[in-house]
Amino acid sequence: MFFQINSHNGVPVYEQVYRQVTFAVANDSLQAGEMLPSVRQLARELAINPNTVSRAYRQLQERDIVESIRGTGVSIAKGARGICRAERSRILRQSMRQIIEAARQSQLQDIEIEKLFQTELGSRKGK
Amino acid sequence: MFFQINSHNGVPVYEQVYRQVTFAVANDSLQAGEMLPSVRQLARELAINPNTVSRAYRQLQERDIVESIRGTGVSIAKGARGICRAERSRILRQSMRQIIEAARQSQLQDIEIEKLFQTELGSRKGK
Amino acid sequence: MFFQINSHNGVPVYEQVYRQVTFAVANDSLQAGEMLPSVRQLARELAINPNTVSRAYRQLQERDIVESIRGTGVSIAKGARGICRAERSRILRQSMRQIIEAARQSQLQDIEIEKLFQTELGSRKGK
Amino acid sequence: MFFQINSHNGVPVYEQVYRQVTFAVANDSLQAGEMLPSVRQLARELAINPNTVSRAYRQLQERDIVESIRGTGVSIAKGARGICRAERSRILRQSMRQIIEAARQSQLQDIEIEKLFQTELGSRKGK
DNA sequence: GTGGTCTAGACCACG
DNA sequence: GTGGTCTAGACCACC
Repeated sequence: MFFQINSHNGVPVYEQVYRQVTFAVANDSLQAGEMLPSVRQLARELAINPNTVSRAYRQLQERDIVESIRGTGVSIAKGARGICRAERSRILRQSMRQIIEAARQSQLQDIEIEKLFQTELGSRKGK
Repeated sequence: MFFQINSHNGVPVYEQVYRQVTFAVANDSLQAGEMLPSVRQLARELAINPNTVSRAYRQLQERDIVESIRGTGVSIAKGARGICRAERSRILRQSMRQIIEAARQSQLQDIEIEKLFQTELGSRKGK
Repeated sequence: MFFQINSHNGVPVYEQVYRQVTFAVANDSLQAGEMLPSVRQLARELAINPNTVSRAYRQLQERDIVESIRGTGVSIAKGARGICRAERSRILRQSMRQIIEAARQSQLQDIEIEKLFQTELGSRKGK
Repeated sequence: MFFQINSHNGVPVYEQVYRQVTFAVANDSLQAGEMLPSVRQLARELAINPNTVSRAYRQLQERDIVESIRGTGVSIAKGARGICRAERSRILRQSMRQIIEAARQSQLQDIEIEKLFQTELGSRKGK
């Protein structure tokens, strides 16, 4: 799997797994019907606890992105692409909104906010 | 006080207090020598726990933004303005960086990230 | 075979096979001496794992509902009809009991439980 | 708390907690704004693991039945009553539907199903 | 004190 | 082999 976990960015690990699956489906990197790696295998690959993977998978299932069958495995559900695109949008919007709101709460003007954002975005372009 | 607390934006309450003082000083809305409200009074006004205010004040004091004088209260320190401007910059940069990193981890292109950000910034202009 | 498997109704697949054989015998749709399809064939027909069919057959055998003769196949045992009628009764009672208990644990009155049940039973009459 | 756990009825423990809170709200036994017992306290009372309570509370929160604030506790959310009534209905209907479907899959007539259900319901009336 | 996350390890049911 | 549940215990952030 092409996932990577960053333990120090404040986003819970299970949420990182959740998002990466979601985004991969939104991207068409994962297609409906495909199997996800087993809980244990993905846990091994990412060097995290199986329970953590399990939690991510459960969250995917609750949102109908994934279908999980005991004894068989976990596969991408039929309508997943649409759901994942909506999810991706929701997640990103929410992040953006939070940061903007926090900046505004501190009396910053929108122009200043935008400038800061672009500076930060640009400063890593080389990486 | 002209502060406002939002319990649902993910930023810890003590951090919101901390930031709002810091930004007010950076803004010159609060000037060196001015007194902050007492812990209890501010807690009452904002309807939050005094411990939370206390923690914010402690953090302000640790960074030499305020001075607390026993029996008198808490006042903005002399060199606060410079410190606060640096702090403001640091805080905002860090927020921006986090959000950008999360978006990139999800395979988004910078252009898409920027577009999303601007959409979100613009969508609230009327408010 | 006239069986059908529903992967999404909570009843394990092997149990569905087990029950359908049992109920067919109780019904006289299957008679003593008749052969059941081979494990592999039934698995193919129902598009399920042979292990699953095997498990169902084993359970049928343990309760003397079928006899398996090496090299020949699996047939309905002599005394099966009586056993199956008792089994059918046991299974259904148990299902009913479970659901009633769960509803009662949630503080529902028996009258409410009955009404719900009948509504649900009636609502599918047309189908 | 007036909850009770039954480890042997097939319903996961966290789900039992979830349901009992939901049903209590639907009943008006718990009202919007009320605090639930803390995770640790309820775990102690029910003699289960705090993680299990936590999972139930998380599920309540995901469905907007409960609001949980770090460091403060968990309280019944504003619109909870309506949600809980819908949830209660959903849960019960689903149980009923499952059992009816299973019975029908086994070639039972609706009249027989109903008779069985009523027998089972009546047989415990005295308890 | 509160809730949230994560780990480790056990046990179960299912295919 | 698979996923699901539960326990025990640790650590963190917050109030």
